[in-house]
Amino acid sequence: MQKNYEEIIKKVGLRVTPSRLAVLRTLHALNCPIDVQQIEDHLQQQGQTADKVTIYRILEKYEQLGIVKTVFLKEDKLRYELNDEHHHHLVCNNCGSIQAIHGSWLEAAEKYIENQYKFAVSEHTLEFFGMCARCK
Amino acid sequence: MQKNYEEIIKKVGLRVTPSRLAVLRTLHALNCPIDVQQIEDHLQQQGQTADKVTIYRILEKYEQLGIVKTVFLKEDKLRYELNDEHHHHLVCNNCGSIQAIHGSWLEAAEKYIENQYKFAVSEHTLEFFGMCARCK
DNA sequence: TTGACATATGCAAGTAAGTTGCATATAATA
DNA sequence: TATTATATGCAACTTACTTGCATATGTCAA
Repeated sequence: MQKNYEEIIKKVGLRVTPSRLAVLRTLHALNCPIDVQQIEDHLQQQGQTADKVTIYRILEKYEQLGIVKTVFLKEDKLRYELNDEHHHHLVCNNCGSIQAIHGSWLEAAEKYIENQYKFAVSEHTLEFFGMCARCK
Repeated sequence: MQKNYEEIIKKVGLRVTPSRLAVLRTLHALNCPIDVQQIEDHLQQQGQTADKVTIYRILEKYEQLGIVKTVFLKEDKLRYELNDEHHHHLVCNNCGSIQAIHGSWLEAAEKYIENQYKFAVSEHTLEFFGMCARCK
């Protein structure tokens, strides 16, 4: 994803506001699926406060417009990350670390699904859970 | 999974109660990821009422003991299904239908992850979203 | 540069899934 | 059948997320 956040926001037809810029910057800086609380905290550290409601609304727009992706990691809340290159995560059940991995293991699967079931796959969710190298 | 629910419950060291039996029967009868409300409704139809709290607690135990699996389908709630043979789902974004599919596309991926990242995968979540044959 | 207007934000209040504490009921066991 | 640990129901709670509405602000055209 390009680094010019103002451009990104304008391109999808949204108004450029300090909160919107700061949320994009936060997602880029932390570079990992983060929750709304983490976003709020990070904004505050950057001297850019924003109400949680505002953050939810910004994320909702960003998701609709394809800028952001939601990630569910078996918690009681969602996480958010930039919708850059397609990837998945290794989630450690012990320390909670989240590592991104790239790999397209499902292309054959999706072709099979289209043929076998006449189901047009538009997206999939795939996350791996287990024990990371450090915790082993 | 064997059909003798009483045996299943005893085997994992739980007491056999009408609610526990009915929840197992419901999961088997509906044979698809269902939410707590659906379970409560189905129990009622079967003349076996149970408080939602009880259902949550039963499902929690069942999940810990490997009898039940939780499924997240981008909703504001979880779904539950029997933890039988490993499978995934095709979720129609249009009509909401959920179809089970079998296929082990991730064995190579998990081997790769173990080698490359020294990460011991213990489970994964994988669901497909799109448009089903009927809705196309 | 400014004025008008649609859009964004904040606050307060609401919704709903899921949890907890505790008293009562019931399954297992001897 | 009596005992006891475990299961259940009720009420109250927690918390992620949403909604309504008044105010503030970004954008654009004059």
